[in-house]
Amino acid sequence: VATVGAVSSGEVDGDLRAIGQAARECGVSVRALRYYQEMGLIKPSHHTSGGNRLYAESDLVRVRRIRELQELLGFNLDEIREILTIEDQLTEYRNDYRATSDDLDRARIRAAALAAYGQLRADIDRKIGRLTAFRDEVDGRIDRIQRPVEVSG
Amino acid sequence: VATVGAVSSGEVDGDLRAIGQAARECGVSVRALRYYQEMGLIKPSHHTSGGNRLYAESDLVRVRRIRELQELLGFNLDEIREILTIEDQLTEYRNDYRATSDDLDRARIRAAALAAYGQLRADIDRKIGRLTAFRDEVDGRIDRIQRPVEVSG
DNA sequence: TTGCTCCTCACGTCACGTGAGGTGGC
DNA sequence: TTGCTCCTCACGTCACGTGAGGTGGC
Repeated sequence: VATVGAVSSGEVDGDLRAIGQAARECGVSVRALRYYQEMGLIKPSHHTSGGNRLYAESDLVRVRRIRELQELLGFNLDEIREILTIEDQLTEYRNDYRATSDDLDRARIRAAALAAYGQLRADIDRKIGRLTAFRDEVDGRIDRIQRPVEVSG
Repeated sequence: VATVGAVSSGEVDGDLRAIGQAARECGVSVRALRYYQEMGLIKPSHHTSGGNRLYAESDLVRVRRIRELQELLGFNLDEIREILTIEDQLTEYRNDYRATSDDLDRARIRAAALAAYGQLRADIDRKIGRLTAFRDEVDGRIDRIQRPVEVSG
């Protein structure tokens, strides 16, 4: 856990961790973190003068989000990047809401975010429905094993 | 749809279909069906004298099961094969319940099936829980977009 | 004969896993 | 100095995608 000597590049963030610790905290591999960066999904907000990656808490949140979309909904990294891009634009226009971008831009970003989240919600509901049906089927199979000899008639 | 000229290898089954039709009915690719066979997960119960694969309804059920385990729970093909093997032993000992295998074998098979299905149920519940939490979070985000300007205090 | 589907190689791809060889701070 | 973690290639792997070149029944 390094707090000093970090070459910043954005936010002012306390406790940073190297890639190994970051990977453990997110439940992913070191290789995966590097790969997500290579694919343009994340960029550790800090690094040492020697070139070691340093992850802030906000970076970990982003990584966990990537895994959520990947594991729970089966999106590939291109699809995940699209969603993250929309979310990034949303937080960007929120964080400097008195800045350059005009109202038309904002309306467009909000519409895109609403569309994306609507799609996401539908995907989640579909998956929950399928899983619930699958669970019922498994329950039925368990019942049939515990009550093995069936006599028809 | 071929019904005649099929070289059987097991059950007596009406309406068989070639691999293209089978793939469409299961929502998978032709390549995937061949790959599952190569990996030992399925074996089309019939084929033509020319060597074309012919799939019965029971084959399609098996393929859909493979996809269920793969898409909904994220199992790899090795894990899926293990589950299918247990299920196969279960249906086998049910179909000839007066035959060779003794009671000890049956007890062991039933225990294995119960353990596997218990695991499966736990996995499904965990996934439903995570998806439900994710849905709630998305709902919160949608709310925040629709009620954009927040004043704290 | 033309068109469609089927077949078997076999190489490409996505999301990493896994060493190979080398550097850097307690 | 030793140990641990970090770095960048770069090749391997799993679950297929995608032609290449050829065969077979309406």
